[in-house]
Amino acid sequence: MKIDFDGIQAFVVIAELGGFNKAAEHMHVTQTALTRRIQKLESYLGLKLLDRTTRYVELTAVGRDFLPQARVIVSEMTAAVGRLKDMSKYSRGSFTLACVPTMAAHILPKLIREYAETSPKNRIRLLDATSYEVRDAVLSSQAELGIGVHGEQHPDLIETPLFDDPLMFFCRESNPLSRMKSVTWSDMSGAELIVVSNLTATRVFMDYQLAKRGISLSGAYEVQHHATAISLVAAGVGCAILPASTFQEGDRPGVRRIPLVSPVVKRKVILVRRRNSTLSPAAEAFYELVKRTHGKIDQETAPD
Amino acid sequence: MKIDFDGIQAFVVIAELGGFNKAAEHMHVTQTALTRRIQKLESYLGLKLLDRTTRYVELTAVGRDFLPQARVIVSEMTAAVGRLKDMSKYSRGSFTLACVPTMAAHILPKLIREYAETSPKNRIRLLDATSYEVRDAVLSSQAELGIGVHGEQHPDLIETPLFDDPLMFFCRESNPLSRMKSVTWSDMSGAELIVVSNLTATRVFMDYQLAKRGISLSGAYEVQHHATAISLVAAGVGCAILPASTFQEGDRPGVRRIPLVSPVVKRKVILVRRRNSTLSPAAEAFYELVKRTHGKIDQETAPD
DNA sequence: TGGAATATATGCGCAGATCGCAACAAAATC
DNA sequence: GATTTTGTTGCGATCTGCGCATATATTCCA
Repeated sequence: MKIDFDGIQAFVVIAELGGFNKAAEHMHVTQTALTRRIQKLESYLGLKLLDRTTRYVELTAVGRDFLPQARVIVSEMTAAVGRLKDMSKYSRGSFTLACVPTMAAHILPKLIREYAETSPKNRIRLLDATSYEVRDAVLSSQAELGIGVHGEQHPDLIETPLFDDPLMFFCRESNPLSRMKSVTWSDMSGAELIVVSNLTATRVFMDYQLAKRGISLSGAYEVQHHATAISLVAAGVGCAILPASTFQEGDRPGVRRIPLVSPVVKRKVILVRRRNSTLSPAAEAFYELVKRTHGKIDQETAPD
Repeated sequence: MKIDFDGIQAFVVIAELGGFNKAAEHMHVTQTALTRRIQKLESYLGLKLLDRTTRYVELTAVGRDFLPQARVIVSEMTAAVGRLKDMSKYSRGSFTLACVPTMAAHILPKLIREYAETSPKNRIRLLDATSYEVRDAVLSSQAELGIGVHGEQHPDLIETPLFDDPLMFFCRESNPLSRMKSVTWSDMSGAELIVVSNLTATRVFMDYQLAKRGISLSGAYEVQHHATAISLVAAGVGCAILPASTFQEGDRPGVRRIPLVSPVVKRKVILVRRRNSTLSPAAEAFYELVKRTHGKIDQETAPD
């Protein structure tokens, strides 16, 4: 037979308020209903929980034993359900967002600020990781959403393009190229290039795009992170080819960011979620916010 | 709207077993029923808890959050209800018995032994107290049952007479009266009497019975407990008038217990419970056991 | 590419649970 | 002894939850 939560809840309220009528009023049902719930519960258990005359209600010995347990169960239950209803009603709760470090520094602060306006109580657990790890995190549900770079399409991922992030040329003001409006790939054949590790999506993407066009460059230095590359540029070690978003105008005095053309090579920044998985309301709200404010019309992500 | 325990339980089992069919089998219902329970729960909460294709069932982010809480609630609930059903089914559990010390030493060991045969797992919490305290304990539900001495009838107590406990004369073998088959109250006018404190029911009862008959005795010593009185008798300090049950034949070498007649004065040992209160099954079993093995036909407890 | 197998969802109808109303019964109060 | 208060019971209406049969979706495998 099935466990009768209503009966137990009725028991707790009656015991607490000391009477069927008071409890009935409190629970917005008739007192009749409570009488029957208790009768049903007692007959199910084979025990009396309440000794009741027409005048007084009093706990039996068993009822006294059971009351504290019942109270705990009922309050835990109502609290847990209440939390869930809050989540659905007000999109409350927290969720995990996986994000590549560049974007975490670039667009995320603004997004988080906007999100905080509509959902001030929500927390975003940020998982900063490489583009591959972002995909994995979303696929394995470690994160509900991801912000990464478009790579190989995965059938279980839904990607929303956010914006294009062209590769640009970074150098010091002292560099001869620094005054040009734009530079071409062939311009940098002799440069001391700082490139990021070929374990990063940016590098793989860049190599792929260049190989496709028969351009080959020599990398003098290889670093792990975009931020390191920028620092090296600032320190005068060399020049770098990095996504535009790595750098905000004015971030680093003395460092110039120059468009790189012929061809313009762009990586696509995407918002990603798992297909066939339901987002928590908190994540859903973020997803919609990002799509609304930054999403482009879904388009083919082939280059050029 | 009412909280749906079944739905939550279904959720837990489905999540745990990884499928509706397995869960349905485990719970001895059809898979249809579970589908509906989850649908109802989800629509009540306004949240999806399970992402399910016709092939796989998988927790949503919210479901993953909720599962551990739900598991705890469900297991606490089923455990608590299980304990209660055990109580009713097998009269399991413990209860509190208030008992005067004399009887705790006299009949209780046997009763407890008998009770342990039928209900070996049950524990009796023993509250040893004066006869007044026994009544109070039962009236205030600190104890479900009491073993005491009949005094003033209380409308909220149900008393079952167990046996009569006549006052007897206790002395050493060296005492001149020790060889008599019985002694009368007048026989002990000159004796060095040890009496128990007038705070005890025995003393009050004795005084009342004697006053009624115009007999007056002088008490040379006054002690708190029957056991002390016996010890003093054994030590040769004097003689005592005590309930017969204080003493088992052979308990104390050198001490004689002699019937006290003209008149025979008896206190009534009673089993007592509260009127209009339901006993726990464990207490009920004890109550029935005692009534069956020691109860006399309910009779007027007036003396003589 | 198209069944076979497997797993969840749905239409439908029945049985029982639950509720509210009204009347009743018992205990306390005045 | 009437009145008030409070729990219980009879009854009818409604709602809930279930199972059966069937539909639908997905995967597997030939």
